[in-house]
Amino acid sequence: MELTLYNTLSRRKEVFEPLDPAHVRMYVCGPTVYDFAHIGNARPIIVFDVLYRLLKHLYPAPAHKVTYVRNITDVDDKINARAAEEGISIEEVTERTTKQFHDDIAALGVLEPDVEPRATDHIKQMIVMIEQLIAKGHAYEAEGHVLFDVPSMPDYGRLSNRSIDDMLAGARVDVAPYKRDAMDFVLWKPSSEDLPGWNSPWGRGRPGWHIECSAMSECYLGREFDIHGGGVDLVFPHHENELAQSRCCFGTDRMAKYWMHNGYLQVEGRKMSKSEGNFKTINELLQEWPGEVLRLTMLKTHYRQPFDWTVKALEESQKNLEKWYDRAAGSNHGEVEPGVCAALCDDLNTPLAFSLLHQIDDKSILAGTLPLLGFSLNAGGLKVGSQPAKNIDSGLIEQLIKNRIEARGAKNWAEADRLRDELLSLGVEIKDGPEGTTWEVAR
RNA sequence: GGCCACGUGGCGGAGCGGUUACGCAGCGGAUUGCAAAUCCGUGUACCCCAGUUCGAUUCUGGGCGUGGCCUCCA
Repeated sequence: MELTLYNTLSRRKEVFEPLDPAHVRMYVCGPTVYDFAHIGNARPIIVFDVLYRLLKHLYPAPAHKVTYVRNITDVDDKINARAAEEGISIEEVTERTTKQFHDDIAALGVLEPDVEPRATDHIKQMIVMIEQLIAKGHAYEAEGHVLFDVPSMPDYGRLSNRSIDDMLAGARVDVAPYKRDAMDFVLWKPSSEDLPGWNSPWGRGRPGWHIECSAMSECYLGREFDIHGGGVDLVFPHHENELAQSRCCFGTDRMAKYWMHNGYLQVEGRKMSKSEGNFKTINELLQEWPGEVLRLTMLKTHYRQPFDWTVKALEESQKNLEKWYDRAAGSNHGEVEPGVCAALCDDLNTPLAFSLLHQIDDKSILAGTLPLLGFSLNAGGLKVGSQPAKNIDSGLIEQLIKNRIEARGAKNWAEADRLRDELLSLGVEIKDGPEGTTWEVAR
């Protein structure tokens, strides 16, 4: 089946043709580990997880190999600030946040990438790259900094589709005096004693933001690879600069063949921000909702489309999932529904894929297709076990249900209804199905 | 100011130059001691104005509106 992907570089959909069909390579920008990941951070994680699953499906082992690299940025001034603020070490901040991140996204049904490199483990590779950029005349040292010389790259700005003139016209930031050109950006900067630093030809310092991805992608995927992904906000400056560094350093015409960017999301109609009070972390949402519900909500809108994160959407997702899980329960995994695969192959059209899921009559095909989208049935689905316990005593619940069944058997409707109300007051909703009474946490 | 994306039924959200998207809600019915759940049925929408066309929600131009980026924010 032919895979089509929207390429930011060409601003159109293109047929995906891997540089090496035997080895498909993808790099996605991961988190800067200084705070809980929020749902905006979760979007690329989930979107590219779907792409990873799809690529593995389309390029199956052993004839093919798919390598997915997603980095951890563990050197950053925000991390330094957080550590100082809390009076703890930088390592403590990054270790704690990384672990939290892993726990959170695992609950979203996200597969681990093949490689998850950390910036601090690749300082040496970054220094080598910077040296080469200087040697090739694409970078220069100034006052302890090393800067990328933007005018030295004729087609700088191609990815983000902007000319240097445009960028200067819109510049809102003071230009550091040591820059030769206002557009030049930092590859290396000096560190004071209280900041993390590494020895380099330019003194003790730390890397700029962009160089880590250039160094790590080359390290694990090579100088040119297939897909580079992230949020739209990364198109400029981050990806533009990564691309500039890598191409100028290696003398290549491209860094990645396909550049993919997911859209932004809003929360209840407003931009998500701490000051708006609508800042939602993954962790927080997981206290209230099963991870699969968050995942489905995220994928109900096409990844390039902006969308609004609402409680209503979460409720709808939960209903959809309950339906699918109930329908597929107990069935063995069949084939993947071709229509769903085709929808995903059309630039990851997940909304269309889900609409097709509703049409599947065959239980085993449904059970076989759900995992392609990252929904597994063997975890017990959305049943009570997967819900965070809200101080619910399941023993007591079972007993009350038992009592109610007895009352109903005796046609004592008053008592049966009283027990139902009592359960509801405990936050439990019951459903009388053909195979007996089940219960779930009420919302 | 520059660049970009988007504007579809009550809500969410695909898609296509002419045929039912789909889901949620609602409504009607079945079932049920009642309720929930479940099952069946039910919905002719596409921001505005021009243009192209036999025909546009779908293409082109303009307008209006919303959101994003313009140096470290996914």
